[in-house]
Amino acid sequence: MSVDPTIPAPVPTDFIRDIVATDIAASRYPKIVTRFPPEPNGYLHIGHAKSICLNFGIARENLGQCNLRMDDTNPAKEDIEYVDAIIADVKWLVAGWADHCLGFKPKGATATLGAVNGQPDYYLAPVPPSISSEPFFASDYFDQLYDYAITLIRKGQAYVCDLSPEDTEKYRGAPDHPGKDSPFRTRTVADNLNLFERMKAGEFPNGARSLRAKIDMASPNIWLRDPLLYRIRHTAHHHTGAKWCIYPLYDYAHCLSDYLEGITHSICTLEFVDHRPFYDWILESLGLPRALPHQYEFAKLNLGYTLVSKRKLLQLVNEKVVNSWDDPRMPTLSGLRRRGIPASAIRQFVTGIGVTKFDSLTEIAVFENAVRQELNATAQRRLGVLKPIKLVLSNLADDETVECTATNNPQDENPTVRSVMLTREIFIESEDFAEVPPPKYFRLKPGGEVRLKYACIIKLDEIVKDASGTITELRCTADLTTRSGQPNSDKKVKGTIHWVSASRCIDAEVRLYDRLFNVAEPAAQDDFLKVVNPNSLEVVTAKLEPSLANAKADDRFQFERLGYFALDKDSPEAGTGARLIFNRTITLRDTWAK
RNA sequence: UGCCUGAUGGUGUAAUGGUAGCACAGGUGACUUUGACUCACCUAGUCAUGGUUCGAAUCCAUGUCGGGCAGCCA
Repeated sequence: MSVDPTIPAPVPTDFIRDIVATDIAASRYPKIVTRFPPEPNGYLHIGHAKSICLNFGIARENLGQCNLRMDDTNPAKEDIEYVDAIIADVKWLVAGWADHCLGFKPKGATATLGAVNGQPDYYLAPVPPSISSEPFFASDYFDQLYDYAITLIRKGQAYVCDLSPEDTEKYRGAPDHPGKDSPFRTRTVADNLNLFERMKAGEFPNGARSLRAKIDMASPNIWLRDPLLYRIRHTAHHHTGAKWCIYPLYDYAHCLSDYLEGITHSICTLEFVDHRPFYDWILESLGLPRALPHQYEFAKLNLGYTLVSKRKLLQLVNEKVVNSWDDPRMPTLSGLRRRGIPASAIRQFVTGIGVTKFDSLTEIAVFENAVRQELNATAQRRLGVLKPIKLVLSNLADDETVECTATNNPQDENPTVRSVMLTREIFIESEDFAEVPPPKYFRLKPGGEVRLKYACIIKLDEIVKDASGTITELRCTADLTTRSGQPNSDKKVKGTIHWVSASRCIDAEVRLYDRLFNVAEPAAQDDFLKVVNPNSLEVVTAKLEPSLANAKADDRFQFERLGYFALDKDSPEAGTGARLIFNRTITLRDTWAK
């Protein structure tokens, strides 16, 4: 599976990249700058990965940059815990791919006042991530945002409104009939300036007043019916502390944050299409001197058998359906990472599904294929038995060992090998034996022969049972002449099974995961908790070949014929002798479906 | 019955007035010391009706169906 380096990797195309290409051709911007702007109110998930890869992908394809920005304008819902998790997840997802495009800012920095074309202008340049830098924060722009609000008031394009939240809603009208003007819409600039300053000073309680854009209460677009710019919230903010009691709303803060950072293409999901005219209205009303950013919208990811609603994911954690946000069954980036899924597989998946405005549902098989493809190429092959049954090779002496050569990864151009020892007593997978075999069963059955992978062909002689009729061991004869390099190595049998030496193996806890939901669209259910798969986790004590005792956190293994496995983040250190914990990332494709 | 937005095999996507292609899924076979991988072949599509054109998935009109929007959330 080697890649010819002379053939350039295909560059994805989509309607947004087409727009970027057009803008570059027209020299509209000196440099392409995108941003990934999560609100720190939850953990990032597979849906965010699509946005991250789109934004960072466009940046890296155009020698541009992508800023990580916390969209933290609502202190009531946000927390520093999420900030740290988001940083870690983004860095992990882009590592080795687009780290060079990742834009941070100097710690504590905010946009500074300069001049462009003789006009005052705020701007904040990016720096690479380091110990002295941090992500961008919308809350770091609160001073500038306040300044811009003053400007809008002076221009007569914003006013302080005393309507209660309930009355504001009533005045807004409905999609099919116009709203009506707020009685405070005609306040003088002086009154507005005075009141807005007093809002900032904390003179009024929550909800008593708001700052609103003066646009058109009869607009067919509801987001243009004098949308709010600022609300009063006497709440401390995780990043700005107690400094502010008025907080800008998303629509007002977002476009200006984009501008302050020199964003050229502001990419978001479809639900913001209706907001775009407002995004443009703010920017255009302010008469800003630099090129303005533009907003483009794409359809968010919907994945089969997966839920990405933050509220519902939180419910899964709170109701102990899963153990944590990074439970390997969760679609969070931290959960996927813990499960052993490589970042490159996630990138491959989300770029492969494309970017459109079509509200689609992607089959989980596409994701699984991306994971298997990546792991097949990179994972080290090992022998491990999940549900062991004892097998005795009666023609081998008690202390006899037969050294076998095993290939580490047959996909490598020059595969390396290791030794595994065959002994008289071994374990095989209980599923690889059937006393009464189904049709076309290639594995071990009464009187049948199979090959022990990397070793030799064995023949089943006797099934030993205890008094209750339970099988305790299988007694076989090993034909050592069928080993690799021996005269009868060419002998063919239909089945090859994996095994480990009973005396030379280690015990490990292995966590076997299955999909969390039993239906393709859990989000469409009245109660998604009712479609939770009760068997999404099975824990077994497995017998693994001894080399696995040295497994490292970043290692990826294929336990042959079973699937791909990785150490859990809570596993004891290798070498301590304590029992290791492996997670099954995904099974191998199985076309012999039962 | 307002505004916005969309519709291509089972699924996701490409083709931007000129051969409807790719991936996943499904099927059949080959290969195989992983029932994996790989390889070959097969199945299957332009929402509908008109129009423009030598030629339409693409442009126009009408219709149908889907999604979004009325937080002082993002």
